[in-house]
Amino acid sequence: MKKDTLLSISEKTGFSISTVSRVLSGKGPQYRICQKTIDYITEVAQSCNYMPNLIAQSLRTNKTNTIGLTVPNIDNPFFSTLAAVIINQTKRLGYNILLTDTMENEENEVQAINSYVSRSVDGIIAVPVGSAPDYLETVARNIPLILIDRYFDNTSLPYVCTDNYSGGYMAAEHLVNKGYRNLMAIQGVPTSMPNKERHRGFAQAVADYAERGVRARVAGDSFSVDNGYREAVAALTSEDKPDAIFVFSTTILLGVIKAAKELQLRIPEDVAVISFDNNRFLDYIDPAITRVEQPVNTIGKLATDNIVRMIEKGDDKAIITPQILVRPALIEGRSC
Amino acid sequence: MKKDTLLSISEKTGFSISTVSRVLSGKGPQYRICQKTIDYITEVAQSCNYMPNLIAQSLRTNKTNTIGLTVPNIDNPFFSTLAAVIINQTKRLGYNILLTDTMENEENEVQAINSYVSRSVDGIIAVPVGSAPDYLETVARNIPLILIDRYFDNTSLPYVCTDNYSGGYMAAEHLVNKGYRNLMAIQGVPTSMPNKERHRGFAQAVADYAERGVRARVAGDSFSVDNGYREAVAALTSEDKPDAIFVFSTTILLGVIKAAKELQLRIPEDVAVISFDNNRFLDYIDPAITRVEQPVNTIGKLATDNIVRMIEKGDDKAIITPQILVRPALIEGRSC
DNA sequence: TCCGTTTGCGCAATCGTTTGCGCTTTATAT
DNA sequence: ATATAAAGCGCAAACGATTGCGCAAACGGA
Repeated sequence: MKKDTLLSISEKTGFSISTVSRVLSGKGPQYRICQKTIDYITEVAQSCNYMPNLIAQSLRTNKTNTIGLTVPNIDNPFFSTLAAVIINQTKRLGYNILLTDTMENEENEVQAINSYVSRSVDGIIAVPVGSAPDYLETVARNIPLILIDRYFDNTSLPYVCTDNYSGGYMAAEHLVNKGYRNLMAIQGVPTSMPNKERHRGFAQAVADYAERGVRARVAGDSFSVDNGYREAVAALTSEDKPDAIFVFSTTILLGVIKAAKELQLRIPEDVAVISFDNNRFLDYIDPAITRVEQPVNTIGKLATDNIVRMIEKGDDKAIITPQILVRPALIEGRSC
Repeated sequence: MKKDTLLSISEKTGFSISTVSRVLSGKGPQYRICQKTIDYITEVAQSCNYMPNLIAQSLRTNKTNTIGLTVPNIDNPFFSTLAAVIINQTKRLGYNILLTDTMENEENEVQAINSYVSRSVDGIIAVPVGSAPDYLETVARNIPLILIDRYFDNTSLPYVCTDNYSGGYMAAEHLVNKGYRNLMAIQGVPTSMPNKERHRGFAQAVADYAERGVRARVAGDSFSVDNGYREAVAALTSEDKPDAIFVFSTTILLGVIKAAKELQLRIPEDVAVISFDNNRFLDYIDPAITRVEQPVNTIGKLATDNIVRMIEKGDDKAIITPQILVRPALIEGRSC
């Protein structure tokens, strides 16, 4: 039971490979192949369940209908949701996804993208894990590439990211409006772009409201439960206990919650908490957590739509390099 | 800046395409190509950053180093974790993953797998969403295929799944041991294999402990928050209020929690709860939820190891069709 | 000197498609 | 009737890599 090919069908029907190819790829009319022939070939092909060999097709046309996607950690709900959106959206547009988990490791990223290049993917969507855009820039010269979630500010690489600055600002502002004055932020990896922006937004808000007596401190160094726990314990047992904490991720949040429980502090009575990233579970923690939600759906949709546009534009001089920031939204729980 | 090919390198070095190919694929010594030539060609190739065109390679060798993976809903933490394990494990073994989200839709599944076949993937790992194995069986005749999470009991398709029967049994037994007698199970889709097995295990345990006065009811029909909520409200406000509830998924659990909160019932004092599937957040819900954890890592690892073994065995007569059930584990919280 | 081996490498077919070009045959115009 | 155009299809060259087979040169032994 060998697989059928254009050749086998051409033998079965008596027409040449070319004709069969044209008919089966829908170009029959375009090449003025008569309807009878078209119908006949189509029927034979269907009856033997012909499926074109996409590998051969790709080799010839240099189009794979495949998009490479790299994420730093697919096990993180934020990225798995993002991946889900992208996978579904690209499928709708006729593309398959090659997915790699780079595990926040730049070497893995380079490997993955090299493999994508070798496989002639039509485009690449990446959450970059490195700090320098050089490598990605050379790749982007040959293949449509779009960054998501993180970007480099010294390049023209296209990206779609959350406006983390606004997110940080909104969080601080919300706390201020709720009456808190002695704020604290527990951050993740300080060098990462989203972290820097959240920090910047937070600091700006604090500065803007300084006249109302708002002050703040910032601590922490990783997006982990443990980091949240350690910093929370330290701050909450210090002389100058903060009355509200802004955590930069859900993992950090969990650490803070653990700390508060251990210290017998109640949220929000003893200390308010506002988090970053959305998650269904946050509504079921007691109290439901107020958080700044990243617009995952929008990011995924914009990224895929744009990459596909870039792919299908071809070599047009008018290169599109969208650089998009999407504003996050505040979801109120009862933790402030 | 065109991409280098064997041809371009053969021109640069003056050697034939064949020689270049053999050298660059490491078969130089095997073909008795002299060391000087090998070194020279290698150096030239490196200097111009040659990367083989995997498409052409695949067409010729009929090997893509790609594995197709389908999951019903990548946004579900269980599946995203599973996918993460598989992605990382296959990468380690030299394979890339083509990922599709079938959205619990059989038509999508067929489409995805057809696309995998067209793309000549080396193997397929699938969480089947349909009820009949026929289609998958025909595919499996040509391509190594392994099922995960769900299986069909009337076929010889290889699979790696949680022993859901044991999981159901363990849950009921745990409740009994904690002293509960009037049990309730809220199930998901009754026709799905994991659901059936959990149900069967649960019922068996109840029967086994009937002499101790254990009795139980089963309700529900979908793996959704809403289903959990509805059934919990109905049962908890009924004459015969259950004293312990076994939910078949985390989503159902959330519905139950919502119901309990609304009815002002305390967990576990007023009603105990035990859930299925693990999730970091379950430790941060109040109280931490006792649950039966599916061995995601083991499943992912076994599935990839086996699919790779099947792939690399080739056409050996000794066809391997492992059918593996992995026992889940109980994680105790404070909800019982 | 002649022949058999070994060494070192190239020829050309092949994988399954796509597509520019051109070859027939039939229809239309003059 | 002849020229021209259109309709209907096939030839063969790509795409880039792999590989069975075989050729030539060098070497050794008799």
